[in-house]
Order: sequence, then structure tokens, then C-alpha cells
Amino acid sequence: MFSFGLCCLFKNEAVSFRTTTVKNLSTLPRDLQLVKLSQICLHNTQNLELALKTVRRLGIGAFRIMSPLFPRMTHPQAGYSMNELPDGEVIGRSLETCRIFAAEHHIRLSFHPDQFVVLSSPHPAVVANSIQELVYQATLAEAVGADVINIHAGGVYGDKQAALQRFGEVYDGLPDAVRNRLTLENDDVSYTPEDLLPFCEQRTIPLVYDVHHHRCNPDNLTIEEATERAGAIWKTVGREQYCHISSPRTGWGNGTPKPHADYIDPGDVPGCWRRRDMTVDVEAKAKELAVIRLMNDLGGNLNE
DNA sequence: GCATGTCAAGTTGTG
DNA sequence: CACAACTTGACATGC
Repeated sequence: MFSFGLCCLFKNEAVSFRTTTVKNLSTLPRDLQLVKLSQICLHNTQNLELALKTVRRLGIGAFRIMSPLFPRMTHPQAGYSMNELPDGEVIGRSLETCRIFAAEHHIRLSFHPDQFVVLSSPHPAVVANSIQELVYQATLAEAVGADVINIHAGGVYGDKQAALQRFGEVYDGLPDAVRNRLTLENDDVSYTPEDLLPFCEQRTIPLVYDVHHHRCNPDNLTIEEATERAGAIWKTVGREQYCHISSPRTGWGNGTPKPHADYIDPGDVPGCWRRRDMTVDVEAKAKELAVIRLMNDLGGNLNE
């Protein structure tokens, strides 16, 4: 089946996610910190329920969950665990509601930790923090039934192969809950599909193929080749392929194409993606409006 | 009320 | 060599 996914937020729908900062929390005694965090986490899981219902209503097939669904959970000072939160049980039931709803309606869920998660870093403290963050996201992923935690390969440090080697060693030591979900994505500055595919194929790590990054940061592979080879890994693990699409804000050839546009130019969707079993996250600033417009623009050409 | 600056974390490329 | 871009809003602060 082909489906489009929405990333994290809505433009026009009344779904909101709250957060807080360590600086703000630090002005409160611990018990009040936990009260505040509990309220925010509950708000966020309830709005995740709402987000899934909305996605369902709009005919969107996947949803990327914001990393700070439980803000600051792994911070060394302000961090906390679910059972410390006054509303912990209610929050747990809300996550379970999300899991059941998403499963019933076949809404694929994913996480995308941000740039601070770097498994290839030569700095042990960076790697340790990254692992902690991945474990946190895997706990949430397990609770809501998300099958993907997608990250970038990280820095190069002057030697891509050495960096990937370090990545591999850390990967081997990750808990199953993380490793079973972890995917790698080609990025727009350093790692191309050609850099990552041999590594991913050898270790059977699914590659989330971002065609916009590939166009910004090209290699010797065509879009068709990268799509096929990434798809083969997904097939090996028995899961549907995952890709990303976006369009450049200023078009191709007018300055840097990296910033994302409000909407997707249907011409940017590779022809070889049509009639293919895959989930495609739409990275566009107009959020659900962009997904809806793209589905309309492409009409019935995707599945038939 | 509304505008503005800040917010845990890493790395790279630009100014 | 300092700093913005990644992606983006929410929140606190100050007028």
C-alpha cells in the first residue's frame, strides 16, 4: 500500500503540543517540577490521540511524533521517569489508547530524534547521551506501537568509514527495543545513499531514503537505484519501505535548495515511487494542508 | 495584548 | 573564528 505521512504538527487543525525548558523548571522545587511536567505530558498524549483521529479523518496514513512528547525526560538534572509523574497512570492509558487507535486504523507511527543524537561521535559523553535519548524514544515507541526511530549517521570527523565503524560498534550494543526500530537516513550535507547503503545492507539496517536530501547531496546513484536498494533492505526485515519527500522553497537553481517549501511540487515525487508499497513522510511547512494537496494533485495515480 | 528573545544537547559550512 | 542552519513552536519576558 502507498501512504503519505504527516510530520509532527498541524497548520489548521486544533492539535497542539506543549513543552517546557530546563531553565524554567529550575525555578521550581522538584515536586512542582513533576506536577508541571505531568500536566504537559498528559496534554501531549491527549493531543496525540487527537492528532491520530485527525490524521485518520484526513485520510493520511502515517504520523511522525515530535521528539519532545515528554519534554526534557532524559536531561541530567530535570529528567524524570513515568512513575514519578502524578498523572503517570492516566498518561500510560492515554498512550495505550493511541496504540490501539493507530493499529486499528493502520496509521504508521515513527520518531525522528533530532541532531543531538549522534552515535558516530568520537566523544563518549555524546554517544552516552544519544543512547539514553534513543532508549527514551524506544520506550515511547513501544507504548504507542511505532516501528521506526529514524536518525542520521551524524558527523564525518574527516573520515566517513571510521565514523560508520564507530556507529556500527555502538549499534551492536543497543537494546533490542532500539535496534529493532532504528533506521538511517541520508542527509543533505554528509552521508549520501551511496555512503550508507553498503553499511545498511551489511548490517540489515533499513535506510529511510530522503529524495530531497539526495538531490541536494547527490552521489553516483540514480533515484531509481537508491529507491530499489533501500527498498530491498526493508523487504528483508519484512516491513514497508519508508521515504521522505520535500520541495525546495526557492526552487531548483535559485540559491540553496535545502530549505523546505510550504507545499510539495508533485513533479518532485519520483515516478518510480508510484504503484510502490511505501510510506512517504511529507516534509513541508504547510503541514497537513501540504499532504492533502499532494494527495489531490496525484489523484489515483499512486496505487493503480 | 503583542512583539521579541530564548530554549539541553552536535556538527558542518558560511560570513 | 564566531555563529547560523538544520526544524519549529511554545513560553517567558517586557513593553
